[in-house]
Amino acid sequence: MSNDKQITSTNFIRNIVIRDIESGKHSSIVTRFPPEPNGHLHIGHAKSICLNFGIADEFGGTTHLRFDDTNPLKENEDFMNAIMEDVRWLGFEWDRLCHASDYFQQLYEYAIHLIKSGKAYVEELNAEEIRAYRGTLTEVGRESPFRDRPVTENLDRFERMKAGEFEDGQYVLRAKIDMSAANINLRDPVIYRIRNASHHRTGDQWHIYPMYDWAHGISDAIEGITHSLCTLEFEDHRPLYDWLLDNIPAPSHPRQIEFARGNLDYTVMSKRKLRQLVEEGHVSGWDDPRMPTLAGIRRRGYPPESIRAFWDAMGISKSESIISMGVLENQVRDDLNVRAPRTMAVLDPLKLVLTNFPEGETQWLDAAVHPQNEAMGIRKVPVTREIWVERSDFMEDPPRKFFRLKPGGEVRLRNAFIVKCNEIVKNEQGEVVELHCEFDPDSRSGLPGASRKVKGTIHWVSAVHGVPVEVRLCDRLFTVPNPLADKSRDFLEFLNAHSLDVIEGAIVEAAVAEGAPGDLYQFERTGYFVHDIVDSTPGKPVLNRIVTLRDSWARIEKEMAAG
RNA sequence: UGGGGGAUCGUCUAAUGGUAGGACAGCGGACUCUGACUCCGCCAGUGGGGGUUCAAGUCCCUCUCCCCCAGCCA
Repeated sequence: MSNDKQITSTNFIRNIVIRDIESGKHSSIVTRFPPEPNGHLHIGHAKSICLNFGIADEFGGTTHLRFDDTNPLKENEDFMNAIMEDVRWLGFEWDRLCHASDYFQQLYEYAIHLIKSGKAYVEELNAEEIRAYRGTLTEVGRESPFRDRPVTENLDRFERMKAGEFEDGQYVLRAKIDMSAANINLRDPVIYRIRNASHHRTGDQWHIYPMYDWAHGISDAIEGITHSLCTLEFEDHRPLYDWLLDNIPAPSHPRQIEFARGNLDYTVMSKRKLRQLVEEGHVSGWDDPRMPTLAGIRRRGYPPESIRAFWDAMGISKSESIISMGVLENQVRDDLNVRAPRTMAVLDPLKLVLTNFPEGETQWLDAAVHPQNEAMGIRKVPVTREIWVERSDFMEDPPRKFFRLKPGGEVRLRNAFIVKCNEIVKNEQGEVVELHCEFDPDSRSGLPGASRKVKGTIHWVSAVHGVPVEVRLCDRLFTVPNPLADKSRDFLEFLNAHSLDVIEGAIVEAAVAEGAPGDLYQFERTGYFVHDIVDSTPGKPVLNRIVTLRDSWARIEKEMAAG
C-alpha cells in the first residue's frame, strides 16, 4: 500500500486561487467555514469544510471557523460545541474562531454609514406589505412610501430600533437599491430586523439583528477573507454581496465563489429534514448511526480520513449531483481494510460438533491479525469440540458454485483445519440445528498438510470461548435513491423499515467483547464493525456494522436466482 | 412565460480551439486459508440541431431538459 499522497485533482476554485496567487492579487489566502449554529453538521458540510481548509492548507493560507450567529431565535451554544467537535473530528483545526456576533457593533456602524449616504431606510410597511410591494418573479416591485424618508429621520428611527423601543417586526432597515431589479435580492433587501430576544453570546445587548446578506459579506471583509466559498443557491446573492461592500468603507472585498453542494443517494441532507427525523423519533438522535450527520457517521464507524479522501476524490464543480452511497462505502472499505484488525464473528450461529475432537479440550491456534500486515502480529484463537459457524455458510441442497458447508462436503475453517460434514441434525420442525463434522488434523494451519486445497473457507468461533454480543446492522435510511424527488409524496413514506437490524445473539472472539468504544474490526468474510461509542459497555458490548465487505457471492446468487 | 446557474462513460470529475483522460462501479481473468484484499485486461461519455474553423466538449446560433430565487431564514 502506497503512502504517496495522490495529487489533488484540480477544480475551478483551486484554479482561481492559483491564478490569484500567480498574478499577485493575493500573496496569501484566507478562507472560512461559516456554519449557522442551529443544527448538526452533515457529510455535505464536510465537503465545504474539506474545500475551505484544504485549499488554504495547500497554499499556505489560513481558515477561520465562523459562526453565522445572526438569528438568536434559532441558534444556541450546544450546536456550536457540536460543530466544533465535528470539525475537529474531521481532522481540521481553525486558525481563528470567529462569530458574526463579534461584529455586531461594526455591522451597526456600517448600517449608519449606509443610512447617512442615503442608501438605507427604515421601513414601516409590515412583512406582508413588503412582500406585496416586492413584486413577483415576472413583475417589478413598487417603491415603499417610506423609501425617501429623510436621513435624519432614518437615523432617529434606527437608533430607537436599536434602543429596544419597538416591537418585533414593527420596523426593518432596508438597503435602497432598485425595486425594479430583475434579481429580487436587489429589490431593497431587508438588512436589519428587530428581535427583542436574548442572543446566546451577546445576551440582551441588542434589539436589532443583521440579516445574512449584511452580516456575511461584511464579516468576510472584516476578517480579510480572500475567497468566500459558498453553495450555488447564493449565486444570485453575489450582486448584493458586492453592492453592499461597494457602498460602505469595507476593509476588503472578498470574492464570492459558488460551488455545488454534495448530495448522496438513499438519504436526505437538509437540516430541516434531518431535524424532523430526530424530533419525530424516526431515528434515535442526531448521532444515530444511520444518519448522514457527522455525529452519525462518526458513531457508525466511518473514519474521518475516509470522508476526506471521499470528498477529495469527488472534486468540486458547479453541476448538481447525487453521488452513489456505494462510492462513499468503497472509500470507507479502502480505509478500514488497511487499519482494521481481523477477527472472526458469527452473526447467525449454527452449532458444529467436531466429532473427532477431544471432549473438554481447548487448542490454541495462531491467527494473523492482518493478513497483509505482519507488523500487526498474531492472536491466539481457541478451538473446542463445539464451535459456532454462520448459518448461511451451510446449505443442505446447495447450488453449483456454493463452496461452503454441505452434506458430505469439505471446507476449511479459517485459521484452523479442514472439516468434512458427515451428519445433519434437525429438530422436529425440520430445521437444521447442528452439524456433525470430522476434522483433518494434518490440515491444521502451519502444518505441511495445510497446503491441501479445498474450495471454501468459513469463519467460526469456539462455543466455549466465544462471547455473545449485540450487533446492529445498519442499512440505508430510505428505500429510494432520492426521497425528495416525488414532491407529491412525503419523504417519510420512503423510510426503510429495515434500516436497523438488531441481532442479540452474535458470537465474537473474547478479545472483541473486551474492546473499547470506537474500536474497529474486520469480522472476516462479513464486514467492518465498531464498538458503539454510546451504547457499548464492558458488561454489554454493542457492535455496529460500519459497512459490509464486497460480496461477489451475493452477486452470483442473485444472478442464479434471476436465471 | 423575469433573473441566475447547470448538462461529459452507470456515478463523480478532468480536458481554457489540438489524441475526450482519471476514479469508483460493472464485465473478464490471475492470485487467495476472508467469494475480502491485490494484480492484469476490457467495456463505457461530450443533451438535440445548425454554424465558424485545418481542427469544436470548448467559439457562435437555436432547441430541450434540470436546479435556484418572490423569509423580517441562512
